[in-house]
Amino acid sequence: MANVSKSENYSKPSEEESELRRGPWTIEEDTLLIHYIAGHGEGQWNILAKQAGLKRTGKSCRLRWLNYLKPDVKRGNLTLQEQLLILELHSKLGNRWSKIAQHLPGRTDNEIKNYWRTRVQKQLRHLKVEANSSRVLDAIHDLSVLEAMDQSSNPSLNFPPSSLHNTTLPNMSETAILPFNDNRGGSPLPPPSSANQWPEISEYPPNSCGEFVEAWSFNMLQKQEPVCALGAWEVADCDAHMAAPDWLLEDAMVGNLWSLEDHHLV
DNA sequence: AAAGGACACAACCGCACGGGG
DNA sequence: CCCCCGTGCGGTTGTGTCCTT
Repeated sequence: MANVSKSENYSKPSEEESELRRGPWTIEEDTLLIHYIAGHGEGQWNILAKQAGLKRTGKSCRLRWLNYLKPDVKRGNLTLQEQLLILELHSKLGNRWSKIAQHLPGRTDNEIKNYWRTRVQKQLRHLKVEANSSRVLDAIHDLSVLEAMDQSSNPSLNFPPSSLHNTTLPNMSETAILPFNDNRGGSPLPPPSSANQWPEISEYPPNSCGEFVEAWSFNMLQKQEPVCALGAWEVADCDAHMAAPDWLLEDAMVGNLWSLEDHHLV
């Protein structure tokens, strides 16, 4: 491997760096990273990692920021339009995830890649369709038409899930740093023990990120009403920037593009 | 209720590329 | 040129959660 030394910039810790952390990010680390970027901007990731006091590689910081912490990262299910766009773009561009992501504002290449690998590829296997063949779009088109018909004739959408019906939420304070609270594996915060119970606010780090977090929280509060309909822990799963019309009109109406696999495809 | 498998996704790894010295 | 460094990309892995038996 001729290029090892380049990749080792990030990956192989020196003796001094042997305490580098790996694995899931903690809220404290997220806070440090956000705070630093709010004050100094992005870029120079290795320097950033050191100066921010993070025991992470620059590469890890960059990835965490771009894929998760950056304010305009959109979370929540992909809409039908987004899914169709991904499929269409993939048929043209192949596995150029970053290029595909450029056409989906707020979506990351990692998210699109994961979506493709975990859902689309599985279905294409079922369909016995080559991922890069022209049949993909045909199959998708048929699927979407079928699904639209199915949905329009079936107004009972079963969404939100019945398990979340009648859940109530406490008011969210302006200082709640909810976007930090995610559904990643190894999250340091436990899920609420009941649908309307949030973790103690004291479990969150101090709101030390200044305007950055305040603006973020404000965005979240603007979306509070529709998001709350999801139920307590689902709010944490949702991104503060998910627009209500998207959620209400798209996700709820069409659900998952691939959710009809068992009915139509298999 | 418990165990095991499947799934989803965050995070890591290896590599390539471009710019600056 | 060559080397180093920072960055970006695509593939892969690790692990928590969900589902099924």
